[in-house]
Amino acid sequence: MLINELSKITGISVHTIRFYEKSGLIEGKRDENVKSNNYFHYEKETADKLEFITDAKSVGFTIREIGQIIDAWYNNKFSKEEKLEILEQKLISLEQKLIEIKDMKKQISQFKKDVLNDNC
Amino acid sequence: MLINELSKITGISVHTIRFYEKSGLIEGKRDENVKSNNYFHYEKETADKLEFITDAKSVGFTIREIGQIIDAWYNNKFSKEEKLEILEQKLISLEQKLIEIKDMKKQISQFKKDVLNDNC
DNA sequence: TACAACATTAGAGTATAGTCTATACTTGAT
DNA sequence: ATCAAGTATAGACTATACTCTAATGTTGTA
Repeated sequence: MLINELSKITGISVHTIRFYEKSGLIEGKRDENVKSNNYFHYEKETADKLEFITDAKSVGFTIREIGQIIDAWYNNKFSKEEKLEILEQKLISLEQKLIEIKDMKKQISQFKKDVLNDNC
Repeated sequence: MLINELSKITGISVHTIRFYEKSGLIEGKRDENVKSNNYFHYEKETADKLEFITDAKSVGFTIREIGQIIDAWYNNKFSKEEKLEILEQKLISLEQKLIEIKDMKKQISQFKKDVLNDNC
């Protein structure tokens, strides 16, 4: 599919998709048989990657981190051991985020109690 | 205390503390009895606020959101009802973040399995 | 064939959250 | 008195992650 269709099915703007491509998160291919244009073609898989990127961004991963995860999953830049190590590190950082969020929930719950009891 | 001491006890740079002050998250007071300088003085409470800011940033709250929480806790910009509403909204957004992080953990665990089984 | 819609690249602009520099004044220890 | 260390303000600079504009070329339907 071309970039416009990819944009429509993912809800991510063409500009942003191009930005992700420049950042190395996704990759389209040119059709070598077609000489009249140099349009990029994307596979269905790319839509999955874009959905993953959206989710990963919303948990606070940076573009660089997301790139690492995608490379550890789809690509062959890393050895099996390296891939497992990268993914394990991401799991650890998610575990850490979970703890921080639970702590923050406790703090804000306490703030609510303080407000209710006019302690502030 | 003066800004340098505040910086030392919190581990946050003087520049960043000033940035937070400009952003409305914290506030120093000038001593009106002292005419020779216009140094800001900070209370112990401000160190607590800075620690909170650090924690809140690390769970992904923006400066604007952190400002709202602080205002809903320490200040009197809002009515009691408004304060409770703001804090409740933040709790809801934290709950949402928890869900997203748990989902992401599942996804990345699955990626690990895929790597282990050479499915990618 | 006209032309709207879509494609590409390069580069400019925006928002957020700092981080640093320059300038100038104040304080405190020697 | 001197001078390093601290303080204030304004504004420049950086990094991240977009977001948009301009210029130019291609495709497909009327």
